[in-house]
Amino acid sequence: MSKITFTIVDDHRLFADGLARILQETGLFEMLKVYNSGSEFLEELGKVATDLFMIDIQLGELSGLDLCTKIKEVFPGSKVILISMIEAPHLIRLGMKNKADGFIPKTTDASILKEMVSRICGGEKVFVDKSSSPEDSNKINLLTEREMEIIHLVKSGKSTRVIAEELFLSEFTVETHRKNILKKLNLSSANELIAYAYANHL
Amino acid sequence: MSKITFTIVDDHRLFADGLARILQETGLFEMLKVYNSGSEFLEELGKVATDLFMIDIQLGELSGLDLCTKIKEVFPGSKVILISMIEAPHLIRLGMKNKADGFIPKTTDASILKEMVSRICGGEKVFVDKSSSPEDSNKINLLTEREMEIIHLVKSGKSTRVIAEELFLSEFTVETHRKNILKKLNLSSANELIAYAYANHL
DNA sequence: TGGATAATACCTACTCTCAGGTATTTCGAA
DNA sequence: TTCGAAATACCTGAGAGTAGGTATTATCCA
Repeated sequence: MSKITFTIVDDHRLFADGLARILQETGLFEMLKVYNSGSEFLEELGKVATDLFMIDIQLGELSGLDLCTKIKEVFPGSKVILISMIEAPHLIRLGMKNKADGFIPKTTDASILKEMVSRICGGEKVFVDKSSSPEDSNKINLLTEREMEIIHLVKSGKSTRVIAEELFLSEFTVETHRKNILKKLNLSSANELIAYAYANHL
Repeated sequence: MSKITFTIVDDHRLFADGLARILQETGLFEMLKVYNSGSEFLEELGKVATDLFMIDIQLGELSGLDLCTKIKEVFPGSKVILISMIEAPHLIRLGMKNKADGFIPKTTDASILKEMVSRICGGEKVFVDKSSSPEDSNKINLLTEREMEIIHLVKSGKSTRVIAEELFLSEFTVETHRKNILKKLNLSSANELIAYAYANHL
């Protein structure tokens, strides 16, 4: 029987190189190529048809979540496993939404990884969720899309006026959104919101 | 000749497991143990005398920088290599200050890593600095200790009043520090400062 | 023993943000 | 089609942060 071919996309070369060795030592997998950036991979997407794609979510410029969607469009039959150093529940949800076949945190050990990858290649979906605080996760679920958009802008240090200009909104509207966000997350200032956003990887 | 023994401390098990394989395949190194948290390692420090320690800086609770100092106290003859997913120049400076023998980013590839580790074991010091913007680094150098302390408190979302209370200072004093920080970093609000602090891993 | 730097403290005027409202429109699901 | 959620917009008063000053110690280094 032939080996399962795989591709890795991860900007941490050391990690990618190590992961390749872990999969290869089983004798079941054969690596076709490693990409160290999302853009590099996108350029060649379409040329590399592998059975399995191991995609890091935190890729610097672009997100592995977007790559996942694109891979599934081009190769609907291939499996996509998202790898992440962050284990936030909302990331797992996003992974499912983007049609990934699995989510594996970088805190997983080599033997468990091998087992999970085998199961996923067998058709199972495996999403590892070790989340300790479901309350935080629920709070984040309350946020609407517009609110998430505004959180990202606040997080980057922008003031209400600047955000209003960028989104072509009234400052009043942005203020309303900010107030609603603070209320939902039970915070009391923009500073706390920014700290929260970074701490929870929003 | 006998192999060089090494210990890895990294909370990302997959990374640690992969790194172990990369070093072992050279035939020059022999792994003694992997620790997946700093506290776990500290408990056993003293029992494990290896020639080489590969320590991740970003360990969650405590910093690999502190472990480095402690290792050097207990085993002055051993080599300590700091591994980091962040390549900020001020981290490299901290690494040198903590008497590490090397600093290697996770973006390094396996073959270069092996070469560097060999050189470090031979007595060289190797600090990889791929920093692109030296201006930022210089700006951060301008900050005093007190200012750094206050940045950390601002970063966690605390207001001037709360910071003043915690440090037993007048609010005026904290305001002065904040102003000086904003001026030195060329920023104009606390929001921007927090975003800057996270972006530059302060 | 200067001189520079860091840390401390205070003041005013101005701007931005927050709490606590109200209100309209749009759009999708029941 | 009706109900509800989401997004939009406005208002006021209070509180927090910023700009641009001045000024006093303490400490370290030349």
